[in-house]
Parts: sequence; structure tokens; C-alpha cells
Amino acid sequence: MNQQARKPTRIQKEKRGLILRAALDVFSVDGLRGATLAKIADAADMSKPHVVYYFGSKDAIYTELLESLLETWLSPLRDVSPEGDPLDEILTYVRRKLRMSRDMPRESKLFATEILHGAPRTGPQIAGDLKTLVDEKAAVIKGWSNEGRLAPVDPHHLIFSIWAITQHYADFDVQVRAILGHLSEDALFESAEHHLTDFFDRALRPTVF
Amino acid sequence: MNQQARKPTRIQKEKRGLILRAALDVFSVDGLRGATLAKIADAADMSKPHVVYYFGSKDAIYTELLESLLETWLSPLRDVSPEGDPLDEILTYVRRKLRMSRDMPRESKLFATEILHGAPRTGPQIAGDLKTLVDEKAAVIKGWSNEGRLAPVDPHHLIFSIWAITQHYADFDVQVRAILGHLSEDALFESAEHHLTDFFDRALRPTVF
DNA sequence: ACATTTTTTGACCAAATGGACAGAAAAACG
DNA sequence: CGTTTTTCTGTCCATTTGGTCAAAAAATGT
Repeated sequence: MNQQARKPTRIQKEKRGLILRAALDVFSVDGLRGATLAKIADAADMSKPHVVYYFGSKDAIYTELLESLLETWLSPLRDVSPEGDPLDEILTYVRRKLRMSRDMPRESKLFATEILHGAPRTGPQIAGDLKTLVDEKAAVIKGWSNEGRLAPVDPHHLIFSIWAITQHYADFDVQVRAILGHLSEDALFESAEHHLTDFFDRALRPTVF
Repeated sequence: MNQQARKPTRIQKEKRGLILRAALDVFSVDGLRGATLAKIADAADMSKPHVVYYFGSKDAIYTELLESLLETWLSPLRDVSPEGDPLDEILTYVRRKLRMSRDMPRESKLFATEILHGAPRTGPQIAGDLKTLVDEKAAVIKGWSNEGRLAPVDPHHLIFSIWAITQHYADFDVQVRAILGHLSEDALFESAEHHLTDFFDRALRPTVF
């Protein structure tokens, strides 16, 4: 029998992990189409059939990567709490998303490419889990807005705006670097955090009467 | 001689145009790697060698598409005028960019994919023309900010934010639709325009004393 | 130690694909 | 018209690439 068996052995966990890490490197740069089994095998320091042995196909690796990442990806939004201070909650969410762009740029690009190309593999997940979560949090934000604890805002579009702006720093880093190339990575993300904090604060802080 | 001749004939203009339009369809969906000459030829209703006859290679089509689009893509930013009312200028820019996402989603995706994959073909352009333009307009915005005609803001990051948010509606339309699927395209973009106008207005309108 | 299962690889294959080429068809030109 | 140039296509080819397979090597179980 092969790795289909019930309990994955120590070696199976190890090798599959190695492959997934190597594949993330390759897929995030070349995309699904551009990536080759040979490149992945090379990056993982294995032979090509070995990679196939553990995952069956290139697609399977890609799909598993996406699925295992989705949860991590959504966790900052999940953590937005109805109990907290509205502005704080949003600003914390923005900062966490920005930090994910800094610390997990490959993952960000992986998702971006997937969605950009029509989300052929994550369609159901997006229409299901993601939508549910977004709708739930949108309702919370709407509530805050209605109570006057947050400036009036369309919650769904607000969430889109947060995603777009924060992920921009990972997905389009080449462009960002071309324009702010004189800054170190640290300086860049620090200035981005400042900007985003100020920006969202201004846009969302409720007007006092 | 072939189409390298000095003056492109009527047929050359026609066919090259046809190919470019077909290629945009294919590239924006499948990306450079995923697109095939056969698909492009098919979409253009031609034979494969015919496409090669006019462009020489798949890459050449892709590159020409990108280059011919860059100017159009930047024109809204170019039109931001130092003479106008600051808030007006910015909000108009935001709206124009959003409309481009609505009216030219394929072009948006084409650029997004290119940048996402490291801009191997547009690198110089981005580091050159684009950076020059952005720096120029950033200086204008900074001036407005300093004069108190606009809320204090980092102009480069502001431009990134505008790009990110507006292009999000084209590049990640699958995700947007999955979440706001109940809206018609018109309703969606109308609500987005409302949101963005309000949002940037709040964030950028200078505080009155 | 022996049998069984799992892991690993070199060699190979079929399909897809970018593009070359020779020549046919059509247009342009005199 | 006839000649020349441009346009167009069927056929073919070399390369790349995802994946198979048989068998070797290593691990595991008893």
C-alpha cells in the first residue's frame, strides 16, 4: 500500500511537508501553469517520481496548499470581536492583515493568482465558508455603524478595501518596490502601517457632536 | 518581405488588431503560461501559423499588449491636475480608476498577473515612466497636504491605496461576486462608487478649524 | 533473520505546444 | 495580363512536461 493508509508515518509527514514548502516557493512565483514538477522536485531536493508518489499530481499539491492556507488566511477576520471597541477592532484587523502581507507574501500571491484566474479550485470554499464569515462580520460592522460607534460605511465594501490595500503590499511588491525602492523592507512596512492606521482611523472614526 | 516593411498595410492593421483583441481574451483568463497559440488563433478565427506570421511569437503578442495598454492605464493619474481642487481631483481619480475596472477588467487582470509574477517584461517601464509619473503626482499631493487643503497623508501610500482598492473590483471579481452575488453588475459598481467616494472623502477632507 | 511493506529512483512514454517551412492562394503592382 | 509581393495554411518537428513503471533500497514488523 502507499500513503493512502490510515495513519501517515513519520516519513510521510516529513516528506509531504518538505514538498509543500518547496511547492509554495515555486507556485507563488510561477503560478500553477508555470510551475513544473521538476522545479518543485528540485526545490524539495527529491526526484520527480518521488513527488508524484506523495501527492499523485501537480494539481493535488496546489490544491492542498490552498486549502491548508485558507484557514490561516481568514483567521484575522475571524478574530474581529463584536465585544471590542469598534475602531480598535478594525484597526487591529488592518494591522494584522498588513503583517501577513509582510510575513507571508508567498501565500498571499498564491491566493491572489488563484482568485485572479477564476478560483477554479476554491470556488465552493469561497462561496461557502468565506461568504458566511464575511456576512457575519459585515453584520457586526453594520451594527457598530448604526449605533454611531463607527462612521457610516458599507461593511462589505469596507472589508474589500481592507483586503485590497493590505494585500497590495505583498501581491504587487514589485511595483511598490519600484516606486519606494529606497526604503528598507522594515521602513516600507512601517510607513505603510502608519499610513493605513491614519487612513482608516480618519475614514472610520465617528464624528463627535 | 513580410510585415517588417515600413508601412503596415490595411490588412496588417486589421489582422494584428484582431489577434490582439483575441489574445487579450485568452491571456487575461489563462495568463501567459496558460494561454496557447492554438487558443489565441482559435479566438481570432485564424490558423496558428497565421498568428505567428504576424507576431513572430506568443511572447511578442503578450509584450505588445502590455505596452500598448500601459499608456491608457496611467492616463487617469496623468490627468490629476495641480490646478484643480485637491479633494475633487483625488475623488475624480478614484472614480475614473473604478470605471476602468468596470469597463476594462481584462486589461486590469493582464497587468495584475504581470506584476504579480515579477513584471519580467514591464520592469524597466515601471521603474522608469511609472515611477516618474507617480513621484510627480505624489509631490503635488504632498503640496496640497502641506497647505492644509488635504488631510495629512503619505502621498505614495495614498496612490497605492487607490490602485489597490479600485483594481480589486476587476482583478478579484470572482471573490467580490461570491460575496455580493445578489447585486447586478450595475448595482455593484454603483455601491462601490458610493463607498469609495465617501471613504476617500472622509479620509482626505481637511479638518476645518 | 526473514518476510512484508514503504520509500526512492532511473528510464521511459504520450500528449501538448511553440514554432519552422514549403508552398498555395490572393492581392498589389506594372 | 503577368509578375511580384503579401497573405495564409497544412504538415511537420523538437522540446517540454506530467505522469507511469519496474525494480532497487530502506524501513518495519515478527
